[in-house]
Amino acid sequence: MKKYEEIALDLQKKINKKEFTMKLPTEDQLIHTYQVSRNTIRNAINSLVKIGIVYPIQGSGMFIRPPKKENAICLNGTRGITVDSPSKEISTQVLELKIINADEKLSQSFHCDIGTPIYYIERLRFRDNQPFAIEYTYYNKDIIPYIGREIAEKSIYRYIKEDLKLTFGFSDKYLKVIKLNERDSSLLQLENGDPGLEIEDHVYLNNGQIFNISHIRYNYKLGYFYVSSI
Amino acid sequence: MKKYEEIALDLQKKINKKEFTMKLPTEDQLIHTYQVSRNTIRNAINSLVKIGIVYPIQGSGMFIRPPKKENAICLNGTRGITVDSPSKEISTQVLELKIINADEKLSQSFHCDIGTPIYYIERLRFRDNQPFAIEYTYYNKDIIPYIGREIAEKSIYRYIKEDLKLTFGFSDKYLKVIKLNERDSSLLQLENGDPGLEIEDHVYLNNGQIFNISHIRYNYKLGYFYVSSI
DNA sequence: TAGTGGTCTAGACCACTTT
DNA sequence: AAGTGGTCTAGACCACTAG
Repeated sequence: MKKYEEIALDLQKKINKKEFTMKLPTEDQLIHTYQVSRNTIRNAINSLVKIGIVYPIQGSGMFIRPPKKENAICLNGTRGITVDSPSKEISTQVLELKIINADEKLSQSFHCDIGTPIYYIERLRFRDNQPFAIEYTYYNKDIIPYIGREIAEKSIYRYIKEDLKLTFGFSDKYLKVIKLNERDSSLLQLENGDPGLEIEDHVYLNNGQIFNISHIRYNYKLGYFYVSSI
Repeated sequence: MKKYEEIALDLQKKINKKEFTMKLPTEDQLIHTYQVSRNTIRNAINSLVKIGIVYPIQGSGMFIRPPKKENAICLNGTRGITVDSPSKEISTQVLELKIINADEKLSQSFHCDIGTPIYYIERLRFRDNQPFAIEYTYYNKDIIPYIGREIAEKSIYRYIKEDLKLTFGFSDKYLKVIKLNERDSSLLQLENGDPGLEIEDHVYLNNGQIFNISHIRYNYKLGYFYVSSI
């Protein structure tokens, strides 16, 4: 692991253990503690600023931000639901898993040729046994060569990162409120016509390839979301 | 203005004018063009990465991301609606503007004493003459000493930045889907019980002071939102 | 192998806050 | 005046991509 990553992780641990009150140590102190250059310290701190856990005040210090509200799903970052709800039990029911060929619309979205094989997956996701969200997901099979039910029932993202050793780059998320159709509302155990939040997510690898497009419709009674901005 | 800010602005202009295709020039080329150090170039590029308009591929270059969908309101950043809809006409009707004293709940949210004077403002906002969102907003009067109707009818954010010369730092946004009450739905020209997206926004200055808390309820037919993640 | 971005070091001076 | 983060320079070596 890189020096600045290790330092960032270590600082994060110490923040969680409340070893610092209010502020981080000064840059000079951290330089001395970790025996690295100032640039490396600033790089480490910067990654904490990015994820919204500290903020800088010039001339005064790096201040620790109050912890976020529980159970709010963080929309910054390209992680799945699982990591956002550590205290909740997430389970998944796979409704559909098949390989289709990209039509014109999909081929445009994926920047691929028409006919490219694409995994199409529908999953119903539960949080503490309550139906939480329904996912309609596409994966480019040229990039993710295999997804089986045994994987889709767990975490597809974990599989892609840890088993396929691919690295996520960035994502674009588009949000809107919709009225659920009959099927979705019944799956989410809601009334027909009840609202839902639909998030359309375009996820890219760190080489700029788009590998995943998903439409997720959240149960409006359970979905609570968080965005940290700078 | 700082060197890296000027370079970032210049690059952004050139991207918009399509002077670059696919990639930015290499760091070495930019060092030569702008006659600054590599660190300054990287700092400039970094600010473009942050706002999601380029992405890096190590060993290959800095690639330009495709433009975002039109009319999507960007939730990254602490800007108002106005800047997100340059081609749309935004107008505002002030429904309420008064000074109240912080009760216990408000004093906790604002980290201020009970009784601190707080501006309370209700505004109905229109986009191209369609009722677009209703805002319930609080401003700490100790930080924003004056807000009049003439300001609230325009852009309060512009006033704070340009007239008061305050600098925004960061914000926390919490999102959920609600069913609108009778008053809100009628103001937004929707049916009673129709859904809305509620965004609770906590906005901080660059010195870490929280000066604004708002609850904005968007017309579900018009609200379309965007989050760029890394 | 050459090109390009990523990490790291060492040091100078500036801007802002605190005492 | 002292402390602390922000900007900027100069240079070295590493990691990854592409021809």
